[in-house]
Amino acid sequence: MADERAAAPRRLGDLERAVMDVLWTHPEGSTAQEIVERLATRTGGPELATTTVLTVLDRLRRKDFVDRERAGRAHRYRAVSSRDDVVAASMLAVLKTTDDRRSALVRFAGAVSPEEAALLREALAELEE
Amino acid sequence: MADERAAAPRRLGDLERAVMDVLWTHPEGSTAQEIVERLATRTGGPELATTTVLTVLDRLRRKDFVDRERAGRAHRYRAVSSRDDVVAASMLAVLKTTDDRRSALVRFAGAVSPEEAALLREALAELEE
DNA sequence: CTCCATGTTCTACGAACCGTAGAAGTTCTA
DNA sequence: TAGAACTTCTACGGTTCGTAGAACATGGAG
Repeated sequence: MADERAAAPRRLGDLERAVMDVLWTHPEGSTAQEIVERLATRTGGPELATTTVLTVLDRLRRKDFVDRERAGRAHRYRAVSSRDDVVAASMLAVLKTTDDRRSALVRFAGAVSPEEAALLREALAELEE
Repeated sequence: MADERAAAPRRLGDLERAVMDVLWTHPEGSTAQEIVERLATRTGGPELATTTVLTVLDRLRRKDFVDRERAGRAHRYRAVSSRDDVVAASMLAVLKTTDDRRSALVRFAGAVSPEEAALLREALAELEE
């Protein structure tokens, strides 16, 4: 009944997500500079100020999406969890917002595309062994 | 490439969610007054101002979560979609944030409880016919 | 028909979150 | 050790959300 604060369901803004996308597609890690460049490349838009990206990286670190290690005078930033983990965890968090998981899962199963349904069946079958 | 604005993934705050919970457990609809009382009952806390609830209901209407009809001089508010639909749609929206659905679904399948996995298998099996 | 109670809309404010970035501080490296 | 490269601090404007008073609408009682 009490509180259940457990794990805050950390949400991502647009730029935060874009930065995570860069980090996810570069598992070896990226410096802030590299992220600035990669963001500009991928959006075709102008480069953001480096400080902007650093602010976002800092917020992502507070939210435990990112960590870093020194690399020369800079830092190398890396995603803490894979995109799949984050997506799966987020889906699970949504699922937990209802107490009738059965109906929700039935709806979900009915809502995914046939291809996705097939993928799910496969994945579930493997778990069974 | 352009925009893809399609359907904004409408998010719910805590009070908004609490109000939706009341509406979902009363499919016949509720007046603002009833919602105030039911919220107080279910939280054990003091009653909110009616205007507070009305504001929230108005925002939920703008977000297309709620509609209403006249009932005497008041309105009767009802949830537009079932909780299951909303949860399933939200899970789907999360899934769509990655382009590698396969991995995400594998993770998801591995992350749900065994009971939930069984429910999913059932639901998927029925779809197959 | 007029007034009052009930219900609704308008307006508002403060907290939190996010995109954005300059200013100021720190730290390598030449 | 000084300058360049990086990072942290601070900040501001926009949006969302919880919260609710003030003002407005409406329908029934007299």
